[in-house]
Amino acid sequence: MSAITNRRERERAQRHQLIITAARELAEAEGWEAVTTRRLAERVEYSQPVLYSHFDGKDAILRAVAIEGFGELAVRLRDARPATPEPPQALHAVCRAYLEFAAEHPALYQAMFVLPTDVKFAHAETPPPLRAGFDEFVNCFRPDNPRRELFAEVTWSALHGMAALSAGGRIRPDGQTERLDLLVTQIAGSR
Amino acid sequence: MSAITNRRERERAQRHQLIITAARELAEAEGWEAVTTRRLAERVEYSQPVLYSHFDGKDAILRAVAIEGFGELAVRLRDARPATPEPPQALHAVCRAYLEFAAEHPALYQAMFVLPTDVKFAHAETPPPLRAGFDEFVNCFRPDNPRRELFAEVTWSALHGMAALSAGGRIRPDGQTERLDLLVTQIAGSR
DNA sequence: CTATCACTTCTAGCGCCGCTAGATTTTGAG
DNA sequence: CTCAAAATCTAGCGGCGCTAGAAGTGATAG
Repeated sequence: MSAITNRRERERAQRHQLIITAARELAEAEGWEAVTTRRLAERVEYSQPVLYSHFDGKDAILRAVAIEGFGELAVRLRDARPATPEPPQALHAVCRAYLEFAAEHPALYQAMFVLPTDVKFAHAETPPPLRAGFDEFVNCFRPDNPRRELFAEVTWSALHGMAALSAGGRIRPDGQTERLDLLVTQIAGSR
Repeated sequence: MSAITNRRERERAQRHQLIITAARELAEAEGWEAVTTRRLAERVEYSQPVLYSHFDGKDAILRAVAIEGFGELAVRLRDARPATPEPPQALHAVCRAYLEFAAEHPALYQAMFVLPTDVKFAHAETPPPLRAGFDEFVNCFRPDNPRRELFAEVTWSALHGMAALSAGGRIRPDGQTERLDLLVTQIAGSR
């Protein structure tokens, strides 16, 4: 492989990332309904068909943004979980980090967990960062708890509900902290 | 007001409902992305502009479907809650009814709680049936519990999370019952 | 140095979308 | 039967996702 081909591939990879970033920024700034192939092409300063040489279509761009988000969320949750796996505190920290992530990047969160997708969840083809993020919840429960996966599912569901209803203006946006505290108390606090 | 005008208004109201029903059926059959003004007009056997004499636009049709859903959900939850307000059982029954409703009418549920909307939640202009549905959750908790509204919010959020993640293929679709049982146990089961 | 050719990128356009202006048809009163 | 008003439709605008084929670009063989 020649040096020239090499440079080309590097530039191509850069442009690939540029498209993903542009889509994400445009979505955060104006919502996903404003992310059209025309506006995206204009933003990356190429014509529309160039997008299709990188992605199979608009859905694939959205999927790429979501996958980027899964990686960032996993890191965020990992950093939030303290070394000591003392259930209530660890769980509270990870849950708070999750809600903060959703609130800070509403459009990204929407691409990951709300918009239609064909990304496989809880499946062999699940992107590793997504599984890693889920495991952060699992690891908030004692290893001897045979139902820790189930606890993690319920916790994650509850957090998603709070994040989604809040982002959609369907629940008091303040009071998120109170809800978080109550959730953690109830999930971790008894049997 | 003449008898003729009267008849006209009756027919007009019928057509209004026909549009709502057609939109809902089409969405349940093929998803909301298949609900276009052209297909909807064809289905009700009128031209497109007729839709706009009944609704301000596609979003308003969607909103009308959602509001119809709020009424049906409130009835469903009310019928599910047993007269005896014994917390765990009543809560379990109402929660199960909620998840069943979401699973039976995925597109309707999506219109109500997932798709963008300007329906006001937790607000003075909230549609009464929506508030009534929420109150069914509140009433699952003891009246002397000063935080029963908060408990209801967390419960509802958790249920929405389960329903939405399940409908979006983002969580094991089986196991919904296990998750429900665990949720109710944790929310109602400890002090 | 130039001709070639593969590769990259763009222009232009298809069928569909939500929505609307203005023409046309239908209706019921006089 | 006439005719204005009301109801409804035809036709079209600008924008959407996507793509075929034209045009441009640059490395390489002669």
